[in-house]
Amino acid sequence: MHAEELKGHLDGLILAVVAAEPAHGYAVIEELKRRSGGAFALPEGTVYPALHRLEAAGLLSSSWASAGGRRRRVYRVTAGGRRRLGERRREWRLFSRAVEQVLA
Amino acid sequence: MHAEELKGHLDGLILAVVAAEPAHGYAVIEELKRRSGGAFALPEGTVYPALHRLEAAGLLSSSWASAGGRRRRVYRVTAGGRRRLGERRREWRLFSRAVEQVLA
DNA sequence: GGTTGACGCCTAGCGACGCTAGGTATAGGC
DNA sequence: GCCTATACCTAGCGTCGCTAGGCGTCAACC
Repeated sequence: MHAEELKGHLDGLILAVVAAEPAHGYAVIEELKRRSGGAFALPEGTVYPALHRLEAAGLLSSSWASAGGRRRRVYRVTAGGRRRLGERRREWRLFSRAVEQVLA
Repeated sequence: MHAEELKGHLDGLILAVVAAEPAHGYAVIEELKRRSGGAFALPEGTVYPALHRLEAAGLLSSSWASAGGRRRRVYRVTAGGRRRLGERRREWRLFSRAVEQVLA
């Protein structure tokens, strides 16, 4: 999996994971790995800044929680985030169809 | 179509077009537009540097031709380019499947 | 008691690359 | 004469995933 392939698609992937269920950063990483069958084993340096970007853009909101003495920042999708996720899914379908038509 | 989405995928797309038939830069742009049903309407500033990158990497070779007083640089895929195209197609399948599993 | 590993967070700086915006030049139509 | 399509080029910008480092908690093992 080349790193460049992911560019521009990560936001949608994260929104999809958090939309399914509110999650903290580490859990997002694990869930991306799980859902993708191991294809997306993303380093923290990729996911944390992405989460911050999404929150700064108003697509996610976060709050601190505590679990077993460990602090976690739990993210939820906002209404705007849900809208954006819909757009992203549509865009993905258009993009992937276009790629397949060219690659075929 | 967000620009970032294309990153990391363009090389494969160009290799696919040129592998089907040797082509000059402008024709590659037109063919990408045609095959993708208009989804990939890429500016020259995107495609020309990509062609140069691919040639520098030994995946394409080029030669000058003339048609109606206009000079054209015609590109062909090398053996390495054809191998790389095969890898790219495989990678695309893995990547798109993974994205769909997460996005679902 | 020390070490290792999983958990859990953060960020400065790098590298890659698509795009903008500008340039050059020829051919044909109005 | 001017515009459009064809045909090429590139300096510089912005974005973003990643590297590489940092901080801290907890459980398990020796």
